[in-house]
Amino acid sequence: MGVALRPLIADYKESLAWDQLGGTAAIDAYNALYQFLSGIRQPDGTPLMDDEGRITSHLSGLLFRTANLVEKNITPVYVFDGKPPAFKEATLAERRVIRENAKESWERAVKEGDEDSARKYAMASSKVDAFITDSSKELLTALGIPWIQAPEEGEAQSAYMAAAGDVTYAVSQDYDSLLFGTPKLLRNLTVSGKRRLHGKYVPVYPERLILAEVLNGLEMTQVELIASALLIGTDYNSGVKGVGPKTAVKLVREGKFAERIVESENAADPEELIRYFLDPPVEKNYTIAKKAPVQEKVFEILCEQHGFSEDRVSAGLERLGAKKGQATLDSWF
DNA sequence: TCAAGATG
DNA sequence: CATCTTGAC
Repeated sequence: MGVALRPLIADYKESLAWDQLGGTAAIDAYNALYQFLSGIRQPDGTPLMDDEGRITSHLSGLLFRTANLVEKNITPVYVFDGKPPAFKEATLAERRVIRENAKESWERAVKEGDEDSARKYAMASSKVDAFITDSSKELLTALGIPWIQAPEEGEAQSAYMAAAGDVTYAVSQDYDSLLFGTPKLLRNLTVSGKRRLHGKYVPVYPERLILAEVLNGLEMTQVELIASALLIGTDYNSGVKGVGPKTAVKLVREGKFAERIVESENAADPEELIRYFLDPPVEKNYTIAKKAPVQEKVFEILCEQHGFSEDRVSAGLERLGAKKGQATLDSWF
């Protein structure tokens, strides 16, 4: 989600240059992996695959994006989702339906030779499944990049770590971590700096949101921001019909939250949802330590198992700070 | 030097 | 999404 919240915080977005962003960044792994899976595809929508038909789009994306971040003095920590809270079920079910329909539409578009539609539907059929997350964790470990398993929502975990001062930012295209109280949120942390929008390429810059500025600007407390989001609709509730960002803020200011939120379809009591945003389950015992890449392991995973070219992998490793000439695949033979 | 296109 | 090659300027 996050889209619903967008108009509320639009005024507080700040475009930044890469050299202003150094620090440690808790990256929403689900969000990043979904981007790789949906974006790294051939024109007809087929994802990158090894010769056994296993998807490798996410591994390519992880290697190169991570290399870029490290080069720009940003230490990434990937945060993986755990078990979703029960009240997210309706949203997850809805996503499943959209995904399955998209898969059918993709197959139809391929048959009809409509490449543009094929790619669009292929993107929407992307699924971050156990293979995707397991293989990502394995690669990150080999790359020496820290990752953390959240007990429930990754966004909640990132927000906790940012609030605790253990990371500088939470990174996600979604805005949820603001509801979970992350002090700083980064978006658009891609390197290409360009994104396709209605067929044209438009420049994109890293974007920073500071929660305190949002709250000051809206003259709201954290609870009031959460209340506004609940009126608009979140992953955990449907929102109130006819209530958008403007009305939501107005209602909250007028003290009409409790009165109106009953019109929203909630799987949980609104008070319970507010408590969840304020104090979600998080892992508090973690260490964030970037290590040197284990080069042999990286080559084993990417080149031997998944058919990546050795040149590309070496280039990526070098940018990750691996020493050249140190045990590479060649030295094994 | 840079954008388009092919490739992973 | 990201890189590498190519070709126009």
